[in-house]
Amino acid sequence: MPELPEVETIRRTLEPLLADRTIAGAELYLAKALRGCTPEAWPCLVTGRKIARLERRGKHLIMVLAKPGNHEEAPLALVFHLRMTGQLIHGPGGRPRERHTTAVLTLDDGTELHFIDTRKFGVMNLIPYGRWDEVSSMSRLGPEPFSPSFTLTYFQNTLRRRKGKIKAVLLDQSVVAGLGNIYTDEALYRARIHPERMASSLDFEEVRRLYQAIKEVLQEGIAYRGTSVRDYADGLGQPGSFQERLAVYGRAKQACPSCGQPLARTVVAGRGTYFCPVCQRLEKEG
DNA sequence: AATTGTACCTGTCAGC
DNA sequence: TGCTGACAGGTACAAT
Repeated sequence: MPELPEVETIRRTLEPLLADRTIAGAELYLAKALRGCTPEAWPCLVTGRKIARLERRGKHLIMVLAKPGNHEEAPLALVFHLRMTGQLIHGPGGRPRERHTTAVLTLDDGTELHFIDTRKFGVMNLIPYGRWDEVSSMSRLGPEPFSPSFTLTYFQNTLRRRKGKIKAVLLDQSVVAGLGNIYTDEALYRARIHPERMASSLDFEEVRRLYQAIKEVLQEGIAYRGTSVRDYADGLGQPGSFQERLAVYGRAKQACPSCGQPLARTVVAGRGTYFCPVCQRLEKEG
């Protein structure tokens, strides 16, 4: 489900509701979703802690947990990865739990944060703040797409020495953090690059277009509060609207917004892949 | 070392 | 209706 724009939207909607709140209670309903401590220890470790702020790294949402009254002690971080269908929804206390609820945090104002995940792939990891290497999906994370370290030169050098197809390379979180299946297809479309092109075969102009397209499509995704194709909702349970602006994802056989020819679907890197066979050619010119 | 396939889960939808 | 198979926003791990 959530790629960078969705996780960022969740972060922004939850931050004002959770920041400076103290965790009053914690219940775990799916033990396998918890990493970093035992299911028995988890409620004790998080209860009584204050949520200092929410951060994001790639597709990870990081809840920073300070211990009130003890500023010497290093904070903990509860790191969520929602994978395909995870949701984090804040609301009033005492509301009934949905069927696939992984965990519930109760706050000192009586409200609750529900971690709901139909497919049960989502995980949360309790670690000392800063020890990101202890979260397997964070240990080899590439640069944030909006950080100064994600430069055109870095991107160019990285693509040049990679073997696989460009789509597979963009989905690799060690290249750049936060792209998933939807925004990868949209960025490739905007840059007019076929998803099966070899990454190392892109010329400088193509790399430059792709670099720009990645930043633009992620920025727009955030501006439109994420893409709700099926399960995604923000921290208040509200859908995003970027699905209305998708050019290619999920639109096989529909008209290309640019040339009007039918869009195609294929499978690349094991993922459904949407593109325009006319605007995104595999061969050099035609 | 890096790339590909498969597993992890549940739900939905198209086709028969 | 109900069955079957394909597919779904992601990652980990085994096999190559």
